[in-house]
Amino acid sequence: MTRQANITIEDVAEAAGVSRQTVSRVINNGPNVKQAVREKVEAAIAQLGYVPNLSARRMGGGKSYLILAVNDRQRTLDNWQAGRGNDWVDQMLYGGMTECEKHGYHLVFRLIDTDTESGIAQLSQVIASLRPDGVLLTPPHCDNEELVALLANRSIPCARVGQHDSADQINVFMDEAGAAAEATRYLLELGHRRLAFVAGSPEYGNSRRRVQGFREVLAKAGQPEETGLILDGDFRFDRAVEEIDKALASENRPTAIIADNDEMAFAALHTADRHGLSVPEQLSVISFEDTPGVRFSVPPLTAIKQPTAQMIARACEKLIATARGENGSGNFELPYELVKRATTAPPDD
Amino acid sequence: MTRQANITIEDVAEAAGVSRQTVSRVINNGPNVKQAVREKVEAAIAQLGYVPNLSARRMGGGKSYLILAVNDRQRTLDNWQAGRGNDWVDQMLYGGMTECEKHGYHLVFRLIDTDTESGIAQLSQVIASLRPDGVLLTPPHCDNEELVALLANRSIPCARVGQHDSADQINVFMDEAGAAAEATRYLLELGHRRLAFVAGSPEYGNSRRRVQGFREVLAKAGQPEETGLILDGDFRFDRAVEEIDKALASENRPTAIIADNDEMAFAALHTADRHGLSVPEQLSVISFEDTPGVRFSVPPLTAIKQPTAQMIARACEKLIATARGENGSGNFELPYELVKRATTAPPDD
DNA sequence: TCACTATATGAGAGCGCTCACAATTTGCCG
DNA sequence: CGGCAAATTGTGAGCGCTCTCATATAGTGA
Repeated sequence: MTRQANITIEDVAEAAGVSRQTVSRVINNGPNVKQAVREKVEAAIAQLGYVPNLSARRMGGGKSYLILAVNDRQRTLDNWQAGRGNDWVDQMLYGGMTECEKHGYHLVFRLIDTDTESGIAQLSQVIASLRPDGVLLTPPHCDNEELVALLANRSIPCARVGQHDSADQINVFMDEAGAAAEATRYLLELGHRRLAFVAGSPEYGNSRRRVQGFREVLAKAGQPEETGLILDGDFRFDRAVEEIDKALASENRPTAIIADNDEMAFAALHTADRHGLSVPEQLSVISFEDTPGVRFSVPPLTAIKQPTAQMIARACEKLIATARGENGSGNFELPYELVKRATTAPPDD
Repeated sequence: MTRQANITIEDVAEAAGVSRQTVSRVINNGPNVKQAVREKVEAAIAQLGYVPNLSARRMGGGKSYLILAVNDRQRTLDNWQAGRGNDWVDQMLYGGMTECEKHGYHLVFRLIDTDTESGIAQLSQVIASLRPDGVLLTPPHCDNEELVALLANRSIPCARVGQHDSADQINVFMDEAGAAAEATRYLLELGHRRLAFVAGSPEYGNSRRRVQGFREVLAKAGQPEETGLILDGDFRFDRAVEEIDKALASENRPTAIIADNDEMAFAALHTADRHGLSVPEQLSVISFEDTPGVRFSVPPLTAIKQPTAQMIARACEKLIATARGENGSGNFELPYELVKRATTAPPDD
């Protein structure tokens, strides 16, 4: 353990017998450095244990090596406060941190209000203070054009996770409608004819796309309107319990439920139990899962597995590429998977 | 939305008709500024939408306004990768982010290897690069004196969450032994006479303290040695399943299990199910919970509720106070709670 | 061999802030 | 009202880097 507190680029330059600027070129992998010199400098860096000071790099007009990852404030805090896990956040950090680390970047995670006015205030505050090299927007912020415009205006690269085909940006997404459609088809094939979709929130584009996928399959299969019931669960356990409760109490109760997230799927299991319905014999349940944590549920949930971590990682990768001047923009669709576990079966009746 | 990209302290100074330094005094809440001047400057700040550049502040020799929160690398990544939630991490972020935000600080979350050599390398790398104003160490890093020494050597304030009474530091903790003891006493009172404790890892001081609390209560109650079985679950679901499986298959199977974390408690429920044992009638289960997420389990788990978010928040608070020169060091014990839900009952036989 | 480019290195300035100190104003006492 | 201390403001320097641009060296063809 070296006792020296602050080793600067100057120390390295001196040790290697070159100038500041040459060391800078080496650590930035710049061109125009002779191999021999490069090695000499690298040796000095290793020997002194030199690590560039991020703030100084930023001040020098260079990059900040910071990626700002933004998530929905209320929902995230609500989840944490209520002591619910935040699987989406977990997977987000997983994908984001590991990818950033790979490139010598740091991930800073931030919560931003959905309300546009405060959202803008909070975002501009944090980017002015941190000056990140890129910002990663998740649902529902990815749908907020004002935030995107703010970043464009400050010329900070922006990646949108969960946004489809918006021009000239980094967009990473999965086929939400297709996933919902596949789940719906699977239930129809099993023989179900009374389905319910517990929707998250119309505020989320992804949620809207799933409802749409659900509806389209039923329509295409020539099912009557009442085959597909849409419940409003707001992504929340208690709200979902209420709605599912009503649905299961009705005369023509659904025999299968698709839930927009894990929590509402658990709500379905819970409510089924209270109604004395066994899963999957009397009620099938499919979830959109943020994490395979659901595999520990009893019984293990059949679910659409979302590539959350992968999407975030890809977004970070493209953001960093862009910060390097490589133009990483484009549309990147990642594959989902319908994982059949133990909560789906043909209907009983 | 202002179009101006970079508003600096100089712009504010000019707008307010004062010097750079006076503005600096105002934003740092420094003394010796006339009320009238302060207001004039504040008005200019608000009007221009000025936000200090963090990197520049750091460069000026001031603070970085960054708190580094460190967690166990392998375990965290394992959890995420396996798709398990990371309730501890969630609560950590919850407590840390909200507290930091309150004081205008940013929280940077990092994973560090437990292996001391790589741990030191990684930590010194990240502090050299980020220059945080404080570092928050969680189990098992909080027990690693070498990391603490490294930080002391660099004179970076350090808070240890889950560490008891180490001199001259910020230590935040709960009474782990006491909590385990209370859970054990509760089971004895219910009439259980064959208990098992599924331990996490001896690498974790907290885990050791709980085992100790468990043992002491049994000893004090004059129970024979075999009353208290210790299983090695390594905080992991699959490992716990294995061990509990063996225990439940034995002739004198335990009638009650205390698990060192939620995941292993779920493992207990799972395994009980496989053995055809109903909970709580034939097996009682108590968990050390990282989050009340367990309340959604079926049946809802009786658990020791840890003040994770609060401990982290307190640690951040004291770290920031120390960074301000206020000496925040000391020992801070936060209260746990035994929450009796539906997985505990008197033994059947 | 000598221009004339490419390639490699170095020097100076400046990013936006906070230090330490100097300069100025104010308050208060005899 | 002079004079000294305290309160208030301003100035210069420098943090550690990366810009831009100038200089030095190497490489090429006629």
